[in-house]
Amino acid sequence: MIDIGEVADRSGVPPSTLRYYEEIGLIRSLSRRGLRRQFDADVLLKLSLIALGRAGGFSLLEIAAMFGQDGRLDVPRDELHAKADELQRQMAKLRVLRDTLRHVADCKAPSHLECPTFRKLMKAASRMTKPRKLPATTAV
Amino acid sequence: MIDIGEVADRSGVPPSTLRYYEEIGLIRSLSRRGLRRQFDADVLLKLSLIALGRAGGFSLLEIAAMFGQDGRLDVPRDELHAKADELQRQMAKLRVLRDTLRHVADCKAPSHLECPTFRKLMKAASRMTKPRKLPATTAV
DNA sequence: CTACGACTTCAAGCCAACTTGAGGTCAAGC
DNA sequence: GCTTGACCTCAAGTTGGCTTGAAGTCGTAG
Repeated sequence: MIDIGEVADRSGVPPSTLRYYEEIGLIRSLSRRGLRRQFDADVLLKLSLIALGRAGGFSLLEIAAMFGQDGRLDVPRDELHAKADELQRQMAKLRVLRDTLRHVADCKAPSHLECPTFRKLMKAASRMTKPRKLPATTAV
Repeated sequence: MIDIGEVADRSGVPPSTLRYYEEIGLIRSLSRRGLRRQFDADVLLKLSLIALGRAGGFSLLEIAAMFGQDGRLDVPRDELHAKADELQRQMAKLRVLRDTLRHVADCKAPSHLECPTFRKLMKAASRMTKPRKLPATTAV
């Protein structure tokens, strides 16, 4: 059982945010000492996961959905795998952006538009960011 | 030179967003046909980069900073490398989250808190998400 | 026993990133 | 030459994720 203040110190998440997270049902305090919320120690793990999820571009709602409604990480396997795959795609995007930045930093072509490496990266980028329209091959 | 409508179709970015991006100086239209904005074809590349940057958690301001004020991708090398490194860290976080989700989906331990793999992942997670406080070893 | 500081509630405020709506303009097809 | 539909402007609204402020409540140190 740890006091909200200590949770804030140990996790780096401000008390206001902890209260907010509790308000939206993302975490739960188990009791009070005086007025102060007391949290189970594993809230720290949860906050780490939340931070990772946020970093991965998931909304608090999506993250909440990863924890079952009872607070444990128990969701159908395939949903978890779907999330994991989404992360995989996300990582691929970041990789392309990272490579592009590195390339731009190092390539000395007068205009990047003339550099084949750059164009290749951009082609990859547009493949990943463009909304996939159906090819209509089998459509009506 | 392509019409805003075609840009929207080809990029998947709605006209309202294109106007917004122009308003904040992220992209530029070069002329009008009647009232309609006409864009240079390379705006499509730029939009791909913007989408990647957004996916990487950069704000529009940060992305704007990656393009020089004149629109080309020309920023000091070290800034670009710094961004690239940030992306690298970001990717590491996503990797941990991905591995955690996959693990949780597959591990059959009664409680994840008892599983050493899970605990190891969580330790990695907290290392990455915790605010690095100075160890004060060499401090005042 | 009193003062202090860190917590409490609740409502309101704020920022980014867009979207929506009202009212208007234009060019191309019929 | 008129209608139509996709664009235009500008202001206001929306959502997500918090933060801030006012006014109040504790428990511990002095």
